[in-house]
Amino acid sequence: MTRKPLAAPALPARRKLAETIEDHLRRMLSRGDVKPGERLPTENALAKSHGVSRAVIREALAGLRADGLVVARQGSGVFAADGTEPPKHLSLANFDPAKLSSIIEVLELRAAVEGEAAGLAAQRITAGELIRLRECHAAVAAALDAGRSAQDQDFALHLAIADATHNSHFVEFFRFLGARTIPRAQIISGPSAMAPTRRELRRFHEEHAEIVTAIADRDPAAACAAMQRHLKSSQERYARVAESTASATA
Amino acid sequence: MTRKPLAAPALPARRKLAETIEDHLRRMLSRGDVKPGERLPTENALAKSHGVSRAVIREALAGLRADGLVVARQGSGVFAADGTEPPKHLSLANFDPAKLSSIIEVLELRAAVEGEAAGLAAQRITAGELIRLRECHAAVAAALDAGRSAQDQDFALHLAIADATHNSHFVEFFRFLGARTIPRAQIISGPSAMAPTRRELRRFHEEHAEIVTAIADRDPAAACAAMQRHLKSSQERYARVAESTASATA
DNA sequence: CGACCACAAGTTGTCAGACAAATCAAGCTG
DNA sequence: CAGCTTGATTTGTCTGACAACTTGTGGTCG
Repeated sequence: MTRKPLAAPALPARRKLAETIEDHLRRMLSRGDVKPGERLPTENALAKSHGVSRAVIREALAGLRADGLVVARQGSGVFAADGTEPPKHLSLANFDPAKLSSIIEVLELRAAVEGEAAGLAAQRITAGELIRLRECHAAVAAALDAGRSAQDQDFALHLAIADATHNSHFVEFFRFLGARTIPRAQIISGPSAMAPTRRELRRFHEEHAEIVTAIADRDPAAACAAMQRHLKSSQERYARVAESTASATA
Repeated sequence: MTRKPLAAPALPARRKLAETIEDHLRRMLSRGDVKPGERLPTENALAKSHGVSRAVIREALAGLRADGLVVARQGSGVFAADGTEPPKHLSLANFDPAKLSSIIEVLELRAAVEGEAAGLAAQRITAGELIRLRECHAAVAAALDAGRSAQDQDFALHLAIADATHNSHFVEFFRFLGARTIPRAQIISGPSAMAPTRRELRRFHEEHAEIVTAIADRDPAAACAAMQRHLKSSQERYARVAESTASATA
């Protein structure tokens, strides 16, 4: 009867028709072939002109609609989205993880959000969450002592703080942004020159400790300040990397 | 008579079936009802259990697939995406613009981001941007004096501040979040009871003035504090609305 | 002439059924 | 046991149809 679920890798396989057409339409829109507010060809027309069934066209349009690029009005037609409508998703359009300046910019955003998050956490954290937070802190320390990368543990620590705000949007936001800065640390560094020194690691851990302590003390201002110092020092570290590579490649 | 235009802010028109089901599936996923890597029910099963045709199910799944929440493998099934991949877009999953508590939560996020933005703007704003900022401020005042809604002008003012950070991510972020709080002000208020009083409008304008002044003085701390006060007072206004409507409907 | 109304054509939304292509489990064969 | 076949299952695509809705047109009446 029902088969057991199976986790499996993904193979590109054959490109689905709907995806091909979705890409085509996407290009048409971004190229201004159909200007905002204008009506696209009807589904039947698109089906005939692309030589596929209407079902395929509808699926392609569903993809575009999910991205907010078009809006369909029953009885009227499908229209290219009016730029006035607020974006449904935040995508960080011009973010290039290979550019250090871009990472630094995102870190500025993170400092803003997480600083406030730390402050709110200091006001709202529960006893249980505080225990979890300390566990995360210990896990980071353990990973660093063992000489391993503490990326995952660091992520968990920051996430625990976001959790303690009791405002789910902070969690979502950090999941979105954190993934774009933390995991890159090693990748970017590339040459061994940028491996963090023991002194840096020590400072890293001390910064975390200050944050945790401030939250445990229910001191919002201190927590906010400590978190901002922490992320500011990350910014500076990236800035030094940028400087050194710039001079190296010059 | 006109049969369609009247009544029904409460009745969200006729929701498309696919959207309803897409939301339902989305909740199932975010609630961990189907864990990452696991297989969802088959399209036919979903169609039967929801009492709709397979076409509707496919369209709903197309939406989820566009968000990267699920992947479909021909001949095998539809699988919940591995949570390992960082989300490509930030979408504020559980945000309900009809719920005041939700708006207040978003305002907390805005306070975090825009407070810092105001601080950065105070450090980095150029002469030209400062002129533009003052124009926006004047425009808000003019609109309020004329008794008109100042939503657009308010939006432009905050956007000008985000611009002055010279960090495009702040702008993107505000475009994304601002649209979710400001424009709703009137809609939500509904009954005339919630129309802002003259005193509130005056305070609103004074708060703006403090922000602009602090930025012009290049005082980051003051700018940050002023902006946070401003958004905090918005939160409080919404909170009062929530309180009054709660007691009214009780 | 102008305003209003009924209607038809056009478009998206939904349904039903079918076949093709891919996958997977089980059985069969050597 | 290895390898192949086979059949059931599932997604991908096609076809045709009808329902719900929008819009413009023409007609009717004041």
